[in-house]
Amino acid sequence: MKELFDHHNQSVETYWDKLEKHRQNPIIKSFLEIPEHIALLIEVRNQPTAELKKKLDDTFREFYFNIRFTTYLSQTIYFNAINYDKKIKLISERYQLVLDRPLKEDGELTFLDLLSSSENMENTDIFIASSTIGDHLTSYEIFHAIQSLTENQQQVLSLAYIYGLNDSEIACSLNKSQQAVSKSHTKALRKIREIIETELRRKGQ
DNA sequence: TGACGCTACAGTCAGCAGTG
DNA sequence: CACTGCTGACTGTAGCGTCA
Repeated sequence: MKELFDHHNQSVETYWDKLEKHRQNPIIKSFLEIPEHIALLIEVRNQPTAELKKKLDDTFREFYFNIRFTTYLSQTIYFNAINYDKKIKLISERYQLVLDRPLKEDGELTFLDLLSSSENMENTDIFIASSTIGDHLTSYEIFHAIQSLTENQQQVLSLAYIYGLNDSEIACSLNKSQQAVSKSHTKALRKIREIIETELRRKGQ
């Protein structure tokens, strides 16, 4: 961005030609899709003071950070999903589910027995819910952020991202309203984002 | 130790947007 | 048009610190 303003004496045509070249860059392109950014850019071109240049650079830095952060988050979620899938495949291949095998070595109760009666479905729910979202993360930053959430928020995230339940299904299983689940979900994600942003800024210093 | 204020969390209600 | 999901506004509650 800075090199666009290094030559104050260039003609307007040259300037726009140069800008056109940079506009092919996807990041610059998306940056310039926002009217405020265009206005700021023109302002700097017309009045290239150090203060305005700094303002433009700061705006661009913030914009670039947000893009990188969004990319980082989506990639982390994507790779975690792949790793989780690999892990599940590995486990399912290694420990195949045999419904009529005893749950404990010395016991006679089988998984099939748990499934066979409706009153035992509660036990099955507990069995399934014992797996939390923290068990499926390979990113320390996200794990750390999730540890700071309330139990309820962790539970909502686990049900949403591990078991793929929607808000209504989570609400039903936690005996809460759908809106309450949605709220907890949104709040949990916002909190994770804030914690990771703070952590990244701290590391960046 | 009780009253008070602040903060965070969790809940409901109402309304909006997207979809089939 | 009904259904689903999300969100803003508002309210209640619990926990914590401060102060008389």
